[in-house]
Amino acid sequence: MGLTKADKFTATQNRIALMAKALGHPARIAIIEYLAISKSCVCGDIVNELPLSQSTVSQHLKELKNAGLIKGTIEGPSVCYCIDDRVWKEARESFAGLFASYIEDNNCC
Amino acid sequence: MGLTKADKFTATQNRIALMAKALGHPARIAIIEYLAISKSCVCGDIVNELPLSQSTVSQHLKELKNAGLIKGTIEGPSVCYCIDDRVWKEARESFAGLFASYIEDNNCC
DNA sequence: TTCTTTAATCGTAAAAATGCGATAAAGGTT
DNA sequence: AACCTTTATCGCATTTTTACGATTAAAGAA
Repeated sequence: MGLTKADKFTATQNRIALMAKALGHPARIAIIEYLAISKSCVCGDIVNELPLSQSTVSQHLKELKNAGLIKGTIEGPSVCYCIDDRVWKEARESFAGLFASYIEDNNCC
Repeated sequence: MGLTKADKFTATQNRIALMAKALGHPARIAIIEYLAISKSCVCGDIVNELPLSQSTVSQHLKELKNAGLIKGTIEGPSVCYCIDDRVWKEARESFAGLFASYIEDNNCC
């Protein structure tokens, strides 16, 4: 059906899955890496950085925004995209928690 | 076109995106959480734990296996799924690196 | 006002993801 | 052998994702 049964899982599971999904494309990883390092956050600069068309990059930005990982503020004719501190922290802690939940060499087979 | 241009991105970007994508569904988060905590790793037990059909769970397990995050070993008539220590470590470090690349309060707008 | 720049959205196409029932395959059990 | 259990795969329908060109909308410059 192509429809995820979100209501069958916990809010926490859905939340971390949403953030992971947002990071689940190399273009969006590239965007995040760029925003993390670069001083610039102008949409056009991101478009120039990626090997994809303007409309495609815009869509990727939309998905990252939808997950809350980034936010965009209008700056004259252009838009400035930045990593959202609060959500970024939430994501970091969620993933750290997930990875911490498994103690290595605890395999049963 | 529905086809990710993987060749336009670095191997590292594609790798972390693949792992993130594998974690980008609540059912697969639930599976990982179960494997991380539970002593059992029998496929049937995972199926019973999830609100999805056997075939659907099998598909989710396949995707996690495809990303390398888990591995399955045949045990008589059943299959034992476990988190793959090596890949799990790689994933943890990759995500930690991604999150560490951004210093908070460094927004330019 | 007119033109340019910038970015979002629309429309379209192709491919992948989600989900399930049915079936197949493989290993035990009787 | 016949049967049961367990899990993977197939077939199908639906939805979502990826990607791009074209268009729109908004802001600034001429």
